[in-house]
Amino acid sequence: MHKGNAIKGEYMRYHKVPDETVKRLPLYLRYLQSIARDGRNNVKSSEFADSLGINPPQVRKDLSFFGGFGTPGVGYNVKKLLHQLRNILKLKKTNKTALVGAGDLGSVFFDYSGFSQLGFEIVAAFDKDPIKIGTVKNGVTVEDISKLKTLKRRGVRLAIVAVPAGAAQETVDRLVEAGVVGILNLAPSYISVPKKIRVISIDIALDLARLPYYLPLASGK
Amino acid sequence: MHKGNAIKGEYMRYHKVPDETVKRLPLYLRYLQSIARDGRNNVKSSEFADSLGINPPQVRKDLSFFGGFGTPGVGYNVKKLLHQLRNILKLKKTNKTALVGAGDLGSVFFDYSGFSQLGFEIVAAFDKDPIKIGTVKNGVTVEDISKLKTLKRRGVRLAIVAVPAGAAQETVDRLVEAGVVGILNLAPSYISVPKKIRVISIDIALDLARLPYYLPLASGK
DNA sequence: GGTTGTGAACCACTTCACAGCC
DNA sequence: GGCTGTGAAGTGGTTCACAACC
Repeated sequence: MHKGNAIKGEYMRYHKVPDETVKRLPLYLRYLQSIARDGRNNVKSSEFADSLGINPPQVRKDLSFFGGFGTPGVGYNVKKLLHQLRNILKLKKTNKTALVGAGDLGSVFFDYSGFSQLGFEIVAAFDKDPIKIGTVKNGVTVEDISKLKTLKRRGVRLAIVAVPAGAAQETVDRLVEAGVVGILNLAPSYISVPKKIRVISIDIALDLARLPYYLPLASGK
Repeated sequence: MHKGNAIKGEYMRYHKVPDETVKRLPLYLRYLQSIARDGRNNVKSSEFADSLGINPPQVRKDLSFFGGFGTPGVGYNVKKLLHQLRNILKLKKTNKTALVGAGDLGSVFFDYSGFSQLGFEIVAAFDKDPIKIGTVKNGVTVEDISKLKTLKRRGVRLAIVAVPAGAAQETVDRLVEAGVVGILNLAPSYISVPKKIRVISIDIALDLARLPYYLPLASGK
């Protein structure tokens, strides 16, 4: 029991799954979707590896955390693995997602094929700017931020935060209060949340900022 | 010699600096900028830690890779550390950056304060859509993608790629040919480049996709 | 007393090598 | 023969504990 073996849905989870493995699963899923569209039925770890820049044993180990999905000497069945990955990642049914902040950056996500392909749908949007409130984008009406509290009733448990840095912590606090349990934060600020809540932050400027470090010194000039 | 000790600019680099440390340096820099605006002169590792969600020894170890910037019993001098970090990260002079893909996502970056605060400036933009070519955003004229090759002459060595997934590899190949050595890739695709070139990829849908994995199963209903 | 800087211990993840299976 | 699954070895990064210093 304390070893962590357990049946979860249709797959087994042995011990603890490394976070890094979880990061790669969506990558595998997307690759499978693309080769499924090409009509492929079977795939081996070395193909994942070549296409995604990962080592073959890494792919096999990642998948084996959830049970043996492959066939020795053959590879993995594309349809079956797709099904399993969507199951593991809880992407089987559409994940209703709220968007907070309908500015330049936030608006990108109203109609973002990367999201819909993986089963996410923006079903609500909020902003505090009166000019934006009431406008409709891709079928979603921008609401006043005070309406956040309706999210629980509407069954929305995920949110994307695209507000200015100064408003991020407050926004997240309100989302948590509204029953949101998973947050994708695009604001450049550290967010503190209760243990039960999961925050994934993307900080574009921060990633850009470490690029020069690796570069050779500018030549001549 | 083989131990890697070397004088680099004004700071020393002992052995190899972990990639994870380099990722945190811009975080430290941004925090320093914010407390410098508040007029603070001194800061200790535990303050970084509290504000950024990092352990104090981690902060000290990160900084110590580049030499002793602090004073035992006192902390770090804000101005001096700011200077050192900007130096280490090669952010002393403005980094001229090209933007490829002037669609919804790319356009966000024409006037992105997160970039300018850290010393980046978008000085050129490219797209293949004839309708966008010739338009001016924030003082930058969108050029045809065939003009990429002028970047070397213009002294641009960094680029942000915000094109559709299918066009990403080709775009990057052309950028490399044009002398760009550091790339921030926002397209959801694996990019292969020569060893000398540095690519940092941000894949927003991929990050969103692992959020449901961590969530408790939906209650009731 | 307070805080830095750092070797050493610890931990997590990756890679390897090969047994097992088709 | 070919490819998966996995214990074991290797690697990289974090945390600890404390000596050194102000």
